[in-house]
Amino acid sequence: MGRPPCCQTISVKKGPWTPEEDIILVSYIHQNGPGNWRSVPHNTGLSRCSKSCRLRWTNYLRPGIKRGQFSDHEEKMIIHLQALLGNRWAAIASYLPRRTDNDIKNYWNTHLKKKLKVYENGLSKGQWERRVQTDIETAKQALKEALSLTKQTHTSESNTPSCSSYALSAENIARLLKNWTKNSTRSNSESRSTQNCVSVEESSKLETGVESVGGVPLTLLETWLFDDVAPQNHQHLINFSLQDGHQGLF
DNA sequence: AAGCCGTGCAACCGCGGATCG
DNA sequence: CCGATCCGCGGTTGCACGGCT
Repeated sequence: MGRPPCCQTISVKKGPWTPEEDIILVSYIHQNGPGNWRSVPHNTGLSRCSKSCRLRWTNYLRPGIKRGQFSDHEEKMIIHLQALLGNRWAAIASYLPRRTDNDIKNYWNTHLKKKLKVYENGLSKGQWERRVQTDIETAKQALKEALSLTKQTHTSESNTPSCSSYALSAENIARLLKNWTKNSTRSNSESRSTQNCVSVEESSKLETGVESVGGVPLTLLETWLFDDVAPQNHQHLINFSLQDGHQGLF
């Protein structure tokens, strides 16, 4: 049986979001919380489909999102997690709490794929595996740091993270609008690509502790990443990741 | 100066799993 | 149990921009 398209409504708007639409969406979520996306367009009066609203929120407006350049640590974590998990971007994103799956996916497709191809051409497999091993150590360190940050954030916060999250979201959008009005003479698309970009430093300040890592029991992967004692015992995992049909990678 | 092309990224599409009545 | 609906995910597209000719 065919599933009807998600947005059958007449005159559903598509394309880039305007700051006004962002404001409407953020203030609605501020009041009602995320979820029940189906009702969002109706309740807000936005001519957007529910999926579009959810996507805009999760990939752009949600507080605590880190945008801009990926660090070396993040890059290496993505490479190794991709080798282990495949293109499961949401799972990978859960290890990089402040990055969105879309961001990671884009970064992989536009930067890392190419990088790895070049890299792979320049290395024999033995060299590659040795390099993977050292990179894994770096990734483990990055993950430890990320998780310790997460724990600190969680312990220092009250049990009502949603309030601060939404407040920060409003702050974020206010910042966006401020820049937007400042650059209002520019074209819409230009403003879209510049002012929405919150710097790493700013996003650090906006960090809200909205992560999925904290509190989640250790998976095999995490156990493996944390196991400093005998990484060689897990060589099979590395071998697995190197063999496991990652045509995109190799 | 104008056109072309490659790149990066926001957003859309369609599928599958989860949930609800 | 089953069909309908909702939500999340991954793949893909389209557009803006910058560099090059």
